[in-house]
Amino acid sequence: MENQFEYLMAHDTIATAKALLGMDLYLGGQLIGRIVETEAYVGTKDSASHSAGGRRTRKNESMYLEAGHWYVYQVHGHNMLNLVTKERDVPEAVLIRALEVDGDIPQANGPGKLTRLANITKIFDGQPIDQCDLYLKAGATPVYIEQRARIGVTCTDKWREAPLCFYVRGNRHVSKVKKKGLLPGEETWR
DNA sequence: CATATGATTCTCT
DNA sequence: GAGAATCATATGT
Repeated sequence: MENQFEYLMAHDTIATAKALLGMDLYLGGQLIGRIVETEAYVGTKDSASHSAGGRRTRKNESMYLEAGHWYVYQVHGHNMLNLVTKERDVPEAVLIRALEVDGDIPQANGPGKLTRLANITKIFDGQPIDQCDLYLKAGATPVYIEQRARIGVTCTDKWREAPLCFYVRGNRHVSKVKKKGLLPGEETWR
């Protein structure tokens, strides 16, 4: 089981998912928070992805845009924010799952929660990140990046266990983490 | 028009 | 961990 996903680890989308950790998300010139958790969705072969098997509808059309566009998908009454990572017609993207916001208590430790907090809706779907009110700036660098299986995937094959969720070690704003093992304050960044 | 389906979240056990 | 709430889209009759 160990090197089953080795070929994925060298993939662009994985690199992007890791690079997004520590980036600051801005909306209309105002800082929303710093990214602490991302997930990679790697195209038509990924049965956990919205684009599994080449599925393409009005709903997920933005996933087929070229890298640098926002993809906002709505499910269970929640909005999810993704960044498209590949060339046109290659449906790969990185889901932004959690942000570190000011204050002790996590307020954006889930993909639905962060979009509700920041008022991110489908108006950003398909927009280029460099000409948009919603954009990223370099923030800090994680001390260490952990990885685990993705959250909430419903497929039953090997993709359910693929370690494509990336997060900042010890950061209290990552979703579904145990209290034990959290690092205090700024020790998760360098 | 009716029914099914989630890349979720909350609440309870 | 399991179940309900919830709602825009998709698909079937």
